[in-house]
Amino acid sequence: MTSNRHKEAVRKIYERLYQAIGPLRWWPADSPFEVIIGAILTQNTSWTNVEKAIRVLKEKNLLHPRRLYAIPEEALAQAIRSSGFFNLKAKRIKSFLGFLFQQYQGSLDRMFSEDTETLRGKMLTINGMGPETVDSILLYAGGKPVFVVDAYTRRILSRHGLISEKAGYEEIQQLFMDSLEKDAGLFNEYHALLVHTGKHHCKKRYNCPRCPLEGLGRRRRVAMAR
DNA sequence: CACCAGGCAAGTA
DNA sequence: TACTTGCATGGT
Repeated sequence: MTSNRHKEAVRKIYERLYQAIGPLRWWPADSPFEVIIGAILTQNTSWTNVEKAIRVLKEKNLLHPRRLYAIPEEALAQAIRSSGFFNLKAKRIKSFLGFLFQQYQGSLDRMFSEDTETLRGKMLTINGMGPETVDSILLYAGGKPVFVVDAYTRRILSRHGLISEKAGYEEIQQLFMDSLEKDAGLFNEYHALLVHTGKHHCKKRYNCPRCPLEGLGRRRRVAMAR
């Protein structure tokens, strides 16, 4: 159960961030398939390194399900080298493609036509697809109203005393979904704002000056993730 | 030089 | 169940 006080805080944080930072227009990609590849490539990896890998895939005209499905895993690994963990990620992309082609004949439209909860459960069984990656894909590639929780989300909420430092993924997700309208556009913007804030304002262990969230309720020291 | 970045799975006790 | 470790590049 989420307290009304916590629900209020969650809504207030959104208002503050939106006023200060404005609409971010996520996910930064040209197609749903690009979102999916980006979601896998960005696992524990800086976005700038992911952008380089995406650029290479585009130059080689590989950013389509059939093209990627056709090339050898080793070739894919070399193409995405700059994103780090490239052998692992090539394997994960291949795992997803195997799923996409076996279950939906390679069609993202067919995949996203499936009931969201059912699809989420199936995707979580794919090797390399954990909750954050799956939810990012559902929200940003599929437009489904699913809230995405990541390390920045954890840190910011924890710092504001809204969750314990070892709260589980689903628990944090529930806090947002209990507090907000079930609106994909809102979830899209909110997660983007949290990432932006985490990157640019909340890198320090203590309160960060000039943070849009400064002065919002009690804040506490919190260790960096890990 | 050390530390970090829009995680996840597999191994260990 | 609860930690720990491997995966790897590139920027600060």
